[in-house]
Amino acid sequence: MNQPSGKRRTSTEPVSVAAVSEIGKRRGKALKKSSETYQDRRTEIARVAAQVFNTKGYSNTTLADVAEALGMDRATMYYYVSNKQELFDDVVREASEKNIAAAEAARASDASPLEKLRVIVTELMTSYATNYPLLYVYIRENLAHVDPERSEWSKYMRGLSHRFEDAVIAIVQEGIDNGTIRPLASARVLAFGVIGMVGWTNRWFVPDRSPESAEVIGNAFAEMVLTGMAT
Amino acid sequence: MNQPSGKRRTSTEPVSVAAVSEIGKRRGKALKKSSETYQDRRTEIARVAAQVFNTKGYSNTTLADVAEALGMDRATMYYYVSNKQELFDDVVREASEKNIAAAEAARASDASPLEKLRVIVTELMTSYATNYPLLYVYIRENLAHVDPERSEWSKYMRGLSHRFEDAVIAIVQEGIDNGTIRPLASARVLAFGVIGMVGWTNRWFVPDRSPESAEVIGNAFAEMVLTGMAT
DNA sequence: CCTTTTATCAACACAACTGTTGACGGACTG
DNA sequence: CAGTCCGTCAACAGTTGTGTTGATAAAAGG
Repeated sequence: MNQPSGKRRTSTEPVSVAAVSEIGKRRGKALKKSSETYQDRRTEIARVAAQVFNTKGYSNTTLADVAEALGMDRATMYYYVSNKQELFDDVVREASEKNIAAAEAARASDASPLEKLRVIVTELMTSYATNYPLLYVYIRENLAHVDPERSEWSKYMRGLSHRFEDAVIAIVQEGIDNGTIRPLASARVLAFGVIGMVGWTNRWFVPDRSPESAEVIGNAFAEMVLTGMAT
Repeated sequence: MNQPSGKRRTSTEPVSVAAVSEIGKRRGKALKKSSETYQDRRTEIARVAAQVFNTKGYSNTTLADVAEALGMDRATMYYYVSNKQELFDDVVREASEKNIAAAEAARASDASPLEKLRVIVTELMTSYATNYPLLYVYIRENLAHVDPERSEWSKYMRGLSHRFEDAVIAIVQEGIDNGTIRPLASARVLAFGVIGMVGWTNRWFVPDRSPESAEVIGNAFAEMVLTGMAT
């Protein structure tokens, strides 16, 4: 939320370019050589940060919080990471891109619409579990909220979400058109219903502690939506 | 997030007690007499604040943002409102309590489990539309994130959510037990699926601009989940 | 050994936001 | 029309968070 002195960076520029400050130069230098330990440290920081974000919420989390969780001095973190968003933007983007690719692949496949939906639902659930809690943090960040900073990243990510939604909507529409899906409402509404079931898991699904696996949940959701709960 | 000098208040204490500062006294005084215009002004502030929260997100919104949207000086707002949470905690609590009451009433009714679910889903959708965007702002606030401040309010609200979830779970369980609901997964998972569809509408449903009304959407969701999308 | 690189951290300057004050006009009121 | 009340706002102090520096250990390399 705060917007102090330093230069602004959108995460679409390559990380290495930004360095202007003394500490930035050092960071860029280390980044260029990219020694094993240095990279490991960066990954570790991102991993712990994800956990903190998950408990406190992204925007309620300060770099001091993350540093504390790591037992590292806050100033030291700047040797590894230039700011909070750098901790996540890239890695979240990567994971999201995979999900979109999977959804669009499903859409393009020659399975039936219902079968496509089933695949998407289960694959998405699995992805949430695998990347836990990264994608859930991202979901909660809610890109609908316009943040003047990081607008590039947000715009790009909003585009990704949009592509995902479009894929699901298209599949539902396909089903409505060929008569395999009942037109209970517009394809858009139905699609968002399905997406919502899965997306909402961020509120209650904790892979480690869940009696049901992501696959089981995904399948149950698919079954529920496709053939209904009623006997 | 900031925690400056002033006294802390949890929203469970009556509002009128807090006044200690000069401006607080004046506020309390005006509050006690509660002239028409004064109350109207407070309501108007809350209304506009809801909109700003809805666009920027609660924790990204400053009182300066709200003041600007109102064309009012920031300092002046303190004559009407003591802080950000007071703008919402009470009114959100009220709306939520109604929803919980409705859900528990449905649970206690002698309709069939499936019918109970249908009622809950449609009523909840309607409530979201009626109170738009208040409840959506609240949903996004995500009480899972522990905020040391406002802990009283959070705890209470978490309790409400819990009661709501429990009601839905109990209904599903009832259905599973009497054989009217297929045991696709645990009652909990199925219940969260239903809740998720509705809760997720905060991401895409804008009453004014939606081609489908809240009722239509609610009914479609109910139908979808109860009897399935497949023909 | 001495030098260079790598990594750490106390300390700083700055910005954003908060909550408050005190003084000020205008309106209303006896 | 003097006195009181209502509402406004410029200005301030305090807190939190940010990103940076420069000095300094510790390790690596010759």
